[in-house]
This record gives sequence, structure tokens and C-alpha cells, in this order.
Amino acid sequence: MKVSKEQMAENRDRILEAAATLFRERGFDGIGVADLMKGAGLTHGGFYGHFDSKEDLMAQAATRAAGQSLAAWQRLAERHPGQERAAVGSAYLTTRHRDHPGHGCLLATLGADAARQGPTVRHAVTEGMRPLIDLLEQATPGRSKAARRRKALADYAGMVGALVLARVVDDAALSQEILDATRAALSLPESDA
Amino acid sequence: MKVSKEQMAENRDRILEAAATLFRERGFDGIGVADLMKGAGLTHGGFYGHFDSKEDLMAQAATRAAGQSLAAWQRLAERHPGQERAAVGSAYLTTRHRDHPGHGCLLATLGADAARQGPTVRHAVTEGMRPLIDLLEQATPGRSKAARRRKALADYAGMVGALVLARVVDDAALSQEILDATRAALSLPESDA
DNA sequence: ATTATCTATAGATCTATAGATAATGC
DNA sequence: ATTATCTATAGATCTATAGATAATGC
Repeated sequence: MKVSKEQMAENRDRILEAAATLFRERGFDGIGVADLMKGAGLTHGGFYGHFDSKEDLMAQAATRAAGQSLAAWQRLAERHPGQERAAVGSAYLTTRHRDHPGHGCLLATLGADAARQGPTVRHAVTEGMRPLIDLLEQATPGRSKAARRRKALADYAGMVGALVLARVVDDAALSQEILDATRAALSLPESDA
Repeated sequence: MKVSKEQMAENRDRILEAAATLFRERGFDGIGVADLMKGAGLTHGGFYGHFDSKEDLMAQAATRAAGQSLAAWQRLAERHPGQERAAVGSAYLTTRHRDHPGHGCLLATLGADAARQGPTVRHAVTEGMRPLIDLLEQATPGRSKAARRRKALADYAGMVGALVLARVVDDAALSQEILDATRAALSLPESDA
């Protein structure tokens, strides 16, 4: 049953990857260790060789999910030179993002949930969020760094809140209205693709 | 063990009240039927005489929580004639609200969680949200009803997102920065009391 | 007599651990 | 020989139900 060192590292990575997706899709309490391991193609007994506890995995999965978002934002920024803010903001406020929480923004899916968790998880979420704010800040026009940062924080809050509301509402027209209204309030171009 | 009709109605109300608070504090999955009943001073076996299932209670508790928020917003509006929007928005974006999720905005605590629940819960949340949006819309200046509504939706998204972010972050200064930045972006006066 | 609540429990989870198994890697 | 993963299970939950109890209300 033993596997090679490389295989073990790859297994650990698959567990993390599955967790980053499944936690965002179902919430921290919405999936157990056994199903997570099944999602990574392993049995649940092996879990504790890779992670100290489920909470340890939650923290590491949060870091992973934030890293994925940062990479996605960086790709968007690179592809739209001079329009980084519009590219990131418009991609965020799409039905596509709304309908794929498993690969979307960590804060919009697990933010409120993470606020109820222990210090380890909250710290991982906080540190994962910082580079996202920094990227937004750099993409935001403004007279001073302080003004750009304020705008970036408020923009991000609006984006996260809009996605939360758009996801919970059971009225498709209202959901779309929320995304559109927030895009308009942030002066972002339409690009719901 | 039987109680009077009025006592039973009062018991049912106490269960709902406890649920509206405890679900917001700990999440839908963060508290079980037994502890909820204990919170209402009853034993858990009696629960199913009042509600069909935990999900039924979740939906009704969501309606109750939204109703409490609406009542609070209406009181704020009445006390600040001509400055309704500022009164509601400023009260929302306070450390006081951030630190008391059990009596605060349903969407900021349970929004993402509710999005993963069944149609009953999502519907209750959606219908509970509408009057809040309506009140904000009426308190918002703008040339047309459509413009006011767009602004109200975007404002509410910003408020919800700001509270989610301010709650999860483990850095008190950053948490305050998020509240301040959002208040500034919405052109709301300071009144963190 | 009816019925709201209680005690007790069924059956299904969940996290975490112990010990067996079998493949790696010295 | 070491160790990553497996099987099996302990112990603690959870939702929901069955039957007993005792107070209401006809």
C-alpha cells in the first residue's frame, strides 16, 4: 500500500485541491474527511498522515483557494494591460463566477463560515486576502496610495457582497439585477461571459 | 407535561427566537436541534411538535431574522427623518454590528450558507431581503426609481460584503479599514457607536 | 380524552486513532 | 526496515421518532 515519495506528495496535493474545491462548493461543515479523501481517490484513514486535523486542512485549503484566485486575477491583468481593474472586476461579477463557487472567490463562499472558525483558519484567510487587495489597489486609479487602497477595499467588499446576494436569491432576474447594479456602481464595463 | 395553548405558542416563539440568534452566531450547521431547544428552555424531543424538520425551522428563523432587521431599519429611519439612508448605512457599518452577528444582518452571516440550502430556505431569505432593499431604495436619492433601486442594490452588496470581510479578518486594523473604506465609498457619515 | 412535552433510542453521520498490509528505499 | 495507505472501529455527535407522562380543556 505504500507509495513513492513523489506519489505521496502528489496525493497530498490532490487532497488539498479537492478540499479547496469541495469546501467552497459545500462549506467547511458540508463535507467530511471521508468524502474529501474519496474525492482525492484515497480512503479516509490515510488522511491523518498528511494533515494534523480537519481544521489544519481547512486553513491550508483556504490558502490554496486564495492563491488560485490571485493567479486568475494576475492572468486577467496581464491579458488586459491598462484595463486591469475592469478586467478583474467584470470577470468577478459574472453569472459564470456566481454559478461555479467551487472555483471562485474564497471570501464569497467561505468568508462568513471562516469568521466562525479558529485562529488558524481566520489567519489563513486574512493572509490569502491581502495579495488580492494589493492587486486591486495597484489596478485602481487615484491621487494617493491611501485613496487607491480605500477604493480597492470598498470595491472588493461590493464584489463579495454582490456574489453572496446573487447566489442566495432564488429569483434569477433579481440575481442578475444585483450583479448589474454592482458593476454599474463600480463603473465596470459589461462582459458577462 | 402538557402546557396551555398560549404557553405552547410562546414556547414556539422562543424556539424561533433562539434559532434566529443561534443560527446567525454559529451557522445553520453550527448548532443542533437539541442545543437549540435547550436555548429555548425545552428538551429536544418536543421540537417536532412545533416544526416539520430542522430545515423548516431554518427557513422560518431566516424570515424572523430578516423581520428583525427590517424593524431595526425602520426605527432608525423614523429617528432620523431626511437622513434615513445615512442612519441605516452608518449603523450597519459599525464594529458593534460586526461584533454581534447573532442580532445582525442575516445575509452577512448566513447568506453564503443559505445559498447551499434547499429551495425553502433560499426562498425565505429572498423574500426576507426584498423589504430591506425597498426601504434602502426609498431612502436613496436619485433621478428615477430604477436608478435608486440600482444604487440600493449596490449599496446593500457593499454593506454585506464589508461586514463579511470585517468579521473574518484577524487583523483589527484591517477590519476597521474595511468598514471605514466602505462607509467612505458609500458617502456615509461616521457614527461608529 | 386530548395533547405538549419528556425520556429514551434508532440509525446515520462525523473526527480521529489503532493495527494490518504491502510497496518503497536503504 | 521503514512507512503510506488501508480496514476497522471507538466515541461523539446529529436528525428524527416512539412511547410515557402529566397537565389542559372539553
